[in-house]
Amino acid sequence: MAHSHVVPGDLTRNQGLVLGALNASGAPLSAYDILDTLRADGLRAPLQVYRALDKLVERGLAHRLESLNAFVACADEHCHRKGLIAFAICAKCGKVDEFADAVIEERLGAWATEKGFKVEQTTMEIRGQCAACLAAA
Amino acid sequence: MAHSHVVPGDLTRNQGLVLGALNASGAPLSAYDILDTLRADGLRAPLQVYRALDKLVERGLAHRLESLNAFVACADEHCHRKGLIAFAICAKCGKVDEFADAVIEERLGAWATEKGFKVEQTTMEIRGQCAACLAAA
DNA sequence: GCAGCGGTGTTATGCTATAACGTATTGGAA
DNA sequence: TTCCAATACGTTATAGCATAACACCGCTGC
Repeated sequence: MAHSHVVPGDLTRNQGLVLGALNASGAPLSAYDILDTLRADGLRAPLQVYRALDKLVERGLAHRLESLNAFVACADEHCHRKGLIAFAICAKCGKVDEFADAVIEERLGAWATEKGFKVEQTTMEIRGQCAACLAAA
Repeated sequence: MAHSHVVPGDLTRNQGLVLGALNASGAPLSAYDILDTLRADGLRAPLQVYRALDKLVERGLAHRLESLNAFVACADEHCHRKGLIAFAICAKCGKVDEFADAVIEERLGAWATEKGFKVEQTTMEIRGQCAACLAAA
């Protein structure tokens, strides 16, 4: 196995740098965190980071965590992930666990159909403590 | 029927004002929106609003919408609402529909149990278009 | 009284995100 | 090949969201 984080070859320089920073971090990073880690690579302004993040999120290579105003790399190497994704965020160690649940997705779909609501995007984030941190405490 | 929005009597002045502003608005308001509507009542600083919001959210009288950085009054008059609450937010008109789903809650609980994750808070927000706006388009 | 607590008011500051402008690079289509 | 359009880039300035730190007030309970 080559490398645990393979970055698609068709990314621009800035997009590659930002995705690299996210992959290198085990936990979510704010845009400004990313900027700080990439100053050595020549990035200077928030907008450079935000623009790269926009594209990465658009392509599903990264996710935005609304409850943290931060970003993580997609956990799925080749982004096979379809549909609704949920995130469990540990308040202690910051680790994020990404998962999908077909039943939840179906329930939301049913609600939307019943109400005539056209879903464009779904955010699902759980805050709490992960097993490791609970064990350590 | 007396009034569609009854405010608990044990709120402080600022808390009452803020909750009143939220109730008066059909849509979510940012803390700064609230501040602007309450300048006539003597409020001057963001912190006055944020402190009131903290208490209101703590008591379940208001909710924070993470994906909007904004707040809404709780839709349930007497806050009987238990457990997980989901929000459907119309991107066109801004209206928010608040609902609960026991099945989803149970699925999340099952996931958490399986992973040994201790849930402290859950955020669930759907963005899209409501039936009324779809019909109007 | 007065100590403790929660709420308040104020100033200053920090973090998150985008507007507006111009330049550079890239990839077709004529 | 040359031109055009689309996309990315770089920079400065500014807007929008949130909290730190400190002082004061008013109440309750001892």
